[in-house]
Amino acid sequence: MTAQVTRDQNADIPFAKMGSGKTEFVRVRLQRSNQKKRNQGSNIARSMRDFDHSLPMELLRAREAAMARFRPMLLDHGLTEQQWRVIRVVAGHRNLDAGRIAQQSFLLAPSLSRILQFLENNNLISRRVDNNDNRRAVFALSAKGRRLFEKIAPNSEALYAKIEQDFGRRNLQRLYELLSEFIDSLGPR
Amino acid sequence: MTAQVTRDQNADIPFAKMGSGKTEFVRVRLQRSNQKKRNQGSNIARSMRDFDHSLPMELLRAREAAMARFRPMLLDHGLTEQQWRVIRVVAGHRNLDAGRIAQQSFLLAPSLSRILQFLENNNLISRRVDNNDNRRAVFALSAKGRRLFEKIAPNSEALYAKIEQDFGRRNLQRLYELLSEFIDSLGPR
DNA sequence: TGAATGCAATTAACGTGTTAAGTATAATTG
DNA sequence: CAATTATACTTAACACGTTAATTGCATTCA
Repeated sequence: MTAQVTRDQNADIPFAKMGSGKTEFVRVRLQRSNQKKRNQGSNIARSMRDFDHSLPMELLRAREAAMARFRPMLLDHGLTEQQWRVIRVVAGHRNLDAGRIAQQSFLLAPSLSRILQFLENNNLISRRVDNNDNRRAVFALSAKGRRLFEKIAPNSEALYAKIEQDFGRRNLQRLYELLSEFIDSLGPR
Repeated sequence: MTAQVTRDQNADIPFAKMGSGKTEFVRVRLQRSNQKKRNQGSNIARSMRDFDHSLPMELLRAREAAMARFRPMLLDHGLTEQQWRVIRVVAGHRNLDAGRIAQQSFLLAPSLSRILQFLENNNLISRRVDNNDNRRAVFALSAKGRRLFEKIAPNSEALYAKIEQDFGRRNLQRLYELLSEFIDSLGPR
């Protein structure tokens, strides 16, 4: 099993790298204190920046802050974040076809297709053709896949508990609600 | 200029596709009403799902909901989201080196490297070597780049205003605050 | 001052994101 | 029931995400 590795550190120093030995690219974090300082440029540029350094960017940064805690652990088990999402979905249901897996893992079909092939090649899931519809394949965790899932799951829970602890249960709750409202407000279309 | 296109639609139907004519892959949206229903599987699976369908996932979905409004417009101008992030940053400052651009656009060095090459090849930015440090390159918008920026910026603002209108100014404010707190709580490490 | 170390950026390799096109099966309909 | 249309993927192509390795310049310090 040779899942690609993913990032596992954040820091304020861009492009940090050791001279000869190990490389460690780090995701750059913009210090809040610096955000007020960059105020040259056109008026248009200034007003835009206030947005672009805001919504999609902040959502990205928040997501990244969270994922940075999970990636190293997943990497230890040879999985990417997306592969893990798929395993979790397949672990939780029986006879899911690819369409439903895509929905629940929030992956697009082509990505999912590749991931299912990877998982199948590594004997983590099994694939069989649906009885009623030959277009569909349905998937299930293999014994190996289930063992992996059960090894990873507690670590995942622990990391989540830590996040809840660091950010606060109430804050987390409120964040969920707002995100949910946001998604609904902007809507399917 | 031939930026890759990006997604521009959401829908509840997975893998929607027309028989012969145009394809339209759509990002699947999980209906809230269905989220309660999938409750088979192991205990571990159940408790996990409550998370994984939560934090990083919801952040991803929220970001996607927002970006879905911007991508089509950017695509009309031949830019990806990331290319636009870089253009905005370069538009707003003078003599930025790649390191600072990476910070402000929240891109990793390798991605930025490719993007800067793309923008340079399309004459949207200029590159010159830093006077004091030959390792650094500093970038600026070309005339063409500035024209593009000034054409896109108002559209971007308009879309943002629409988001604010749909979600509510107060909600948006609160979401920013929470995201910011969240990022700080989880911290650089 | 020359060797070692550090830094800025690029390249490499591979997985994922994204749209378009292709393939096979199912459903519709004329 | 044959032809059309729709569905469920799969493949293709290209950009980005991610880590590691490489290159070239700058700095340190022996």
